[in-house]
Amino acid sequence: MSPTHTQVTTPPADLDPCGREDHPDCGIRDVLDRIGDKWSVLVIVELASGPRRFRELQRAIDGISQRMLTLTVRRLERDGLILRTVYPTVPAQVDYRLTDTGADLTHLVKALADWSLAHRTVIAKARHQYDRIHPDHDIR
Amino acid sequence: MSPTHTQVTTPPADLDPCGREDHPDCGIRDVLDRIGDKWSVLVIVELASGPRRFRELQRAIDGISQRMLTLTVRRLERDGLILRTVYPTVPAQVDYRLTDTGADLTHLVKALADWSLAHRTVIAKARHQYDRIHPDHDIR
DNA sequence: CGGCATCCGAAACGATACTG
DNA sequence: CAGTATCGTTTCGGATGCCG
Repeated sequence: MSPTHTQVTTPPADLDPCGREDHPDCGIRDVLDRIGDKWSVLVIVELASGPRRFRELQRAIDGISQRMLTLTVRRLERDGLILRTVYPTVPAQVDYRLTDTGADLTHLVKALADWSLAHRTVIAKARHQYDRIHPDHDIR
Repeated sequence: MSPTHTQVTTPPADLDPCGREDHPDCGIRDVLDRIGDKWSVLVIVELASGPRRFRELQRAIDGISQRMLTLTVRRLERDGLILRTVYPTVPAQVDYRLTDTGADLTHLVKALADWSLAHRTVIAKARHQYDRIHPDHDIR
């Protein structure tokens, strides 16, 4: 039996969720919210190395709860960034992989991760500096 | 009188907040959390066009409350990504601009914004598709 | 103008228990 | 294994009022 999945066949490209091409902040928000999510980025990075099963993801992404992993992959699937494939075995087996769109996004996400890695020392330093100058702040 | 600001002179680069160079997810988290914040990205994008005053930022970033703008710029300042300059005038005048580190990050953030703009139609389509197939979901 | 302090409802998240 | 459902807690974020 062939696996069940939810891939979109080939959407004809139209439909403007905003209607205003001249307004940059318009649809950006939604997409950025997804990227903005801490877990989404980590899932994407993990899947960049290849397909993963649910538990593999959970083990790889240290600290994520099962609930959050479920929500995260659902949202990414809904956005068409990852593909969820269910194999009708017992027990159930599901794997997740990036779609073409998701793989494309990976480059940017990786660039961000690399930048973070490259600058974390400088940023940590800046934070300590700030905390010394402003001994009592509520930030974070 | 010269303006008061909180710029860090030139921190000698050392200090590893994690201690494990081989663990990619380590310091990444903190930095990504900042980028992950919806408002941070919008502030950075806005400041990429040049220095802005508090009210200018608030007006430019449609929808942000004064509270969140304050918190956002404080955090970005703490991370050394933006520079806050207070001019001792009456009434007070404050401007914000990107530091070198922040300006560097701008390229990546803009790339993300561009990607979002370029793919928002496809993503919106994917979402509608998903919502048709899964009529009742709690996602988002 | 550029904030800060406080209150309060909403949303996010984690832990736990249960299911096909 | 791969979830769903529920609950309690924490955090977020907007509204409001006051201040230098």
